[in-house]
Amino acid sequence: MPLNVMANAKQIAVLARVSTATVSHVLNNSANVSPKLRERVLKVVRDLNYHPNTLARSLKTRKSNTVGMVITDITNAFYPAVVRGAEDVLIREGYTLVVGNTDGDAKKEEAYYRTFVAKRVDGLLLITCPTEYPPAYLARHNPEETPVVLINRDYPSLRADAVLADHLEGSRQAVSYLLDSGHRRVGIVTGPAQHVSSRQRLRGYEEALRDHALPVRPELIREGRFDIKSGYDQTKALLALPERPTAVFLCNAPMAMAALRAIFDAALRCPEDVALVSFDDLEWFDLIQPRITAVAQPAYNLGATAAEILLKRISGQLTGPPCRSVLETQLIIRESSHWGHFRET
Amino acid sequence: MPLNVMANAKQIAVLARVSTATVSHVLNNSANVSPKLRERVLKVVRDLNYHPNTLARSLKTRKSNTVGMVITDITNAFYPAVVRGAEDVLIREGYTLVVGNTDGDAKKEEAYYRTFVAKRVDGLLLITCPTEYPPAYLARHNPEETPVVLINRDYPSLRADAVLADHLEGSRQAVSYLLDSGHRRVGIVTGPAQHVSSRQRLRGYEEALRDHALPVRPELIREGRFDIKSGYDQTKALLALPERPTAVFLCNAPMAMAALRAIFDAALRCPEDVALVSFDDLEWFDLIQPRITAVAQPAYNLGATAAEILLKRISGQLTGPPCRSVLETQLIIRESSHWGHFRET
DNA sequence: ATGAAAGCGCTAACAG
DNA sequence: CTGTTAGCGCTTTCAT
Repeated sequence: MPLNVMANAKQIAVLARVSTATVSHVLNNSANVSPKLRERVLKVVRDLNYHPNTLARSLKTRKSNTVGMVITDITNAFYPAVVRGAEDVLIREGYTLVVGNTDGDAKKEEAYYRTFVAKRVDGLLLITCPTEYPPAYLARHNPEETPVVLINRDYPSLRADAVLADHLEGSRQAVSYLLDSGHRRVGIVTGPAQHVSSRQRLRGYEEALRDHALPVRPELIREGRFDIKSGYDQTKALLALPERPTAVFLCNAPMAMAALRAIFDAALRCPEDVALVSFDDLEWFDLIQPRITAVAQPAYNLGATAAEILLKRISGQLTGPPCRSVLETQLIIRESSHWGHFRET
Repeated sequence: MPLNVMANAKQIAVLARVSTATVSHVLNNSANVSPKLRERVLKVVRDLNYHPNTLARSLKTRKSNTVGMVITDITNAFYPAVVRGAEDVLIREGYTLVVGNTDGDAKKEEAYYRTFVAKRVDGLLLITCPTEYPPAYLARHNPEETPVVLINRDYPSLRADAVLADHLEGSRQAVSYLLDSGHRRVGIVTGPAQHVSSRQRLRGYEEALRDHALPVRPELIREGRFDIKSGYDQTKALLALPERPTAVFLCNAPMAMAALRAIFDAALRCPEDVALVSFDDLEWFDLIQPRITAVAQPAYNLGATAAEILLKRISGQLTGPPCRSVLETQLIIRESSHWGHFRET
């Protein structure tokens, strides 16, 4: 069993013939130390391969220089991109980012939350499991003690800052584009309804239809679970409709990939027979055939912006009521939505 | 600026009219406490929403119940899968996994290493940046203090355990399969040569050729950088050869995706004109057209096995010289490698 | 069964 | 410029 009896400041002090205070001072530049002593300390530090114990330091300073982040699915490329954004700004400011993956499991989420506050992280970046209401632990949480920034989640009751993509507008643009191209029967596979962003993406779809004075037909709306299987099944169902849609809008990337397969398996061509648009972009979308048109969320910026706000809360630069920033999405038009031969108008 | 003045054991003790020792005992079940006192303590804990400070606890117990993990690219689906494997076994044993992403940057890698040992993690899971020789900080590292398990890296000089996929054999199988199908000109796009696993994948290719009494032709071997761009460019170069290969083997998944695009862009069909096999599997490979044949690394198991070994080192169950476990890959045959019209034998 | 007290490794007054 | 010292919040003997 490793004893973890690593060198400590006391030993460094003895070997360098100085006090622990001096050791601390040279290591933190917290006071002027004569070059002579300074060098003596640094030499011993190097010789013993000494790493100051951050636990003790944080205990004393009440600052861990660590931020905890919770994501729901490390396997979905969207989340790693958000993490990267947060990581980059945090590292630049000398923070460490600790990421916990919940797999959409609320128990795991709360466990990570507890671990993080028990470790006294300086702040929290949360992508909670999708629920209508905020989780109980969060309602109990005191943001004065540990600031929280929500990403793509919005619980107004919570007094937490939020950074969100504009799901509604992104979705409206995508569907409008399809409608403008002449499509009149556009199917949609949404995400789970308890998900606010799912509902907003659906609303964008509905608004686009209304903008074009078109009716919302319930049979063209199917609820998926944001995974491959449901994306495949629901698209299949859409394609089996007596009046087949000429375009389908899939509310996330894995479902869009699955939809493409469903189109192929139905012996249909994309985009000639059925056009496809995805909410969320993937680097593969620009490689496969047909290249897939997508609404790109500013994943990296979502993370970076959230981290910046959090840092301001931590430093006290930002105080007062919660702020919400809504970031724009971008419609990337590729081949899967091209003007098929189909046109009714 | 958040004061982080969260409740502490002392306050709990006062409010519950007990000593801090008793608070500690009920929280850790470290001694029998009368139900009466126990309940009193727990009530106060709930009322104050008290979270024991892990920093202080770890400082005292010399145990952080945390494992640090370093990966090179969170954006490549392979690594999140490894993380998931490690995470699952670690969480089950009450550990927290902290993941650092290096982007292949050796400076970041060392920074994460320092952070982790400074936080006194109980163990380290490392996927280092690919280099011929182990990084200097690792050579200096004392595994008696903090055990280390390497994943898909092997530095025999290091006295660290290693868990590896069988790159050589996986690659040999894939290429043999192509050769058995009748292909005689098989191109390969390798990874960077300083990468041990790259070299082994290349060796597998060479051995397969020798097994079939075929010469190794230098013009069929191109070195990529494991990214989309190099995968595309090198495949393009292969396809432009006077004698075009009838099959290409791409040494990782992003390069394989890019290769498919390169084949399309050259107005060639896959697999009819050029067959394609990928080292590393991706869930999309089973969705796109054609479905891509791949050598699947046991990503999840790589992480899980590494975590299990690490846990044994931490607990002292496992002692002595470093162990190496080599895990089998699996060849998943799909459409992209199908017997085209092409056959020479 | 409960409590008093020492100490984990560090930082930060404060003194000299 | 350097050292002494008192904690940070917890766990853990050791008494009682």
